[in-house]
Amino acid sequence: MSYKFGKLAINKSELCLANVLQAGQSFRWIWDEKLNQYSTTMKIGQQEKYSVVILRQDEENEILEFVAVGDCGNQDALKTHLMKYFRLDVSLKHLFDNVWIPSDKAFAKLSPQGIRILAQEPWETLISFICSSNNNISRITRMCNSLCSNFGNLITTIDGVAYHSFPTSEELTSRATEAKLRELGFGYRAKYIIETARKLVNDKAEANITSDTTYLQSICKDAQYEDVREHLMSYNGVGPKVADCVCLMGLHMDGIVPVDVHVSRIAKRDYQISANKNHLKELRTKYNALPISRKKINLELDHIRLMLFKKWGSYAGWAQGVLFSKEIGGTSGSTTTGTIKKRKWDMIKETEAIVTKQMKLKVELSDLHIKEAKID
DNA sequence: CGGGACCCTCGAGG
DNA sequence: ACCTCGAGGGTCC
Repeated sequence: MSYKFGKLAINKSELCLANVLQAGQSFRWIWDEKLNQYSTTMKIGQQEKYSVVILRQDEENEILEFVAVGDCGNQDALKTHLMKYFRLDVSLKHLFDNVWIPSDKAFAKLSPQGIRILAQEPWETLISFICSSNNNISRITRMCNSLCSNFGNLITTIDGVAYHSFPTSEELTSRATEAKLRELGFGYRAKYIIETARKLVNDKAEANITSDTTYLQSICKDAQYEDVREHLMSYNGVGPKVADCVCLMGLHMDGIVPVDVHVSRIAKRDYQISANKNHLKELRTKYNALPISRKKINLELDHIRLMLFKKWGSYAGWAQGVLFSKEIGGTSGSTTTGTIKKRKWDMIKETEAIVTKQMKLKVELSDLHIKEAKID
């Protein structure tokens, strides 16, 4: 079967599918080695129904090709959707040249390699990163796909591969149980997933909102980052790290750096960031003044997050993705045969050789930027 | 406030 | 070829 692909001109240095779709941000893209293309199911635009989307990158001509299977009509809608999903309003070149290189020498010897932060569906992001705790990428990938095949809806089957939707909170609540999830190998996260799904169903009902996406987006409205994180942390299995991942990749809070053990280590080693008593005291005061969280925010890690924001600016989360992707790489993504594919590091080198063309995109200065509390 | 326990897989090292 | 052991993008108690 052949499809009519839409096309989008985009430099490889601005977007490299291999570096973005298999780097541990998104866990549900399937890579077809033979056809050299990626596929997954996603909601397009404001629609609630899922479609199968196929992507491939013409590396020679630096063109992204895309198609939604079964969606003969509106290719423009998919194009618009992908522009948002890949955040093509943001120019990596601009960030490198005008923001990061001037403020951080580590960026001077790097060049844009098509690594960027995605704008993912927030509910799926929430569940995916609940699965990520104390876990490795290949297992997270399996778990995400398991949720879809066991509790999502069958969308269609292509070349023997069944594509399912990511289950909504209602679908998880009605179709899954903790015991069933444990059987499927979710371990202690089984409880977190069920309880989070249940709470979201209740929260939505209270807010009179039916869509998971819309609800999670709505918590950002008129809210500071701290409030959003606090709200996210009210779900079981969501601590500061997972909440920050949702903020960055699901709610486009570009300045948020999720601080994990790797980032913490590198921040100390390469940036000599460490919290002294005074820092900790001020942070304690700050959080004591906010509505009480039943969970603890690790003040030392929070200090690192703030210092990295200070260093890298309103796209600090992106800077972290660019800088650390090599350190925390590993394996991700599925293939059509179901085996895990090693990430192609040689692809990065290849990208490096490509001459960066001038981008006409400018950095979006959206009003959704987070207003971070400053440490004086 | 801090350290242990927590599910399960994989791969390095014996 | 087996086995064992610890880490793997944290969170809860």
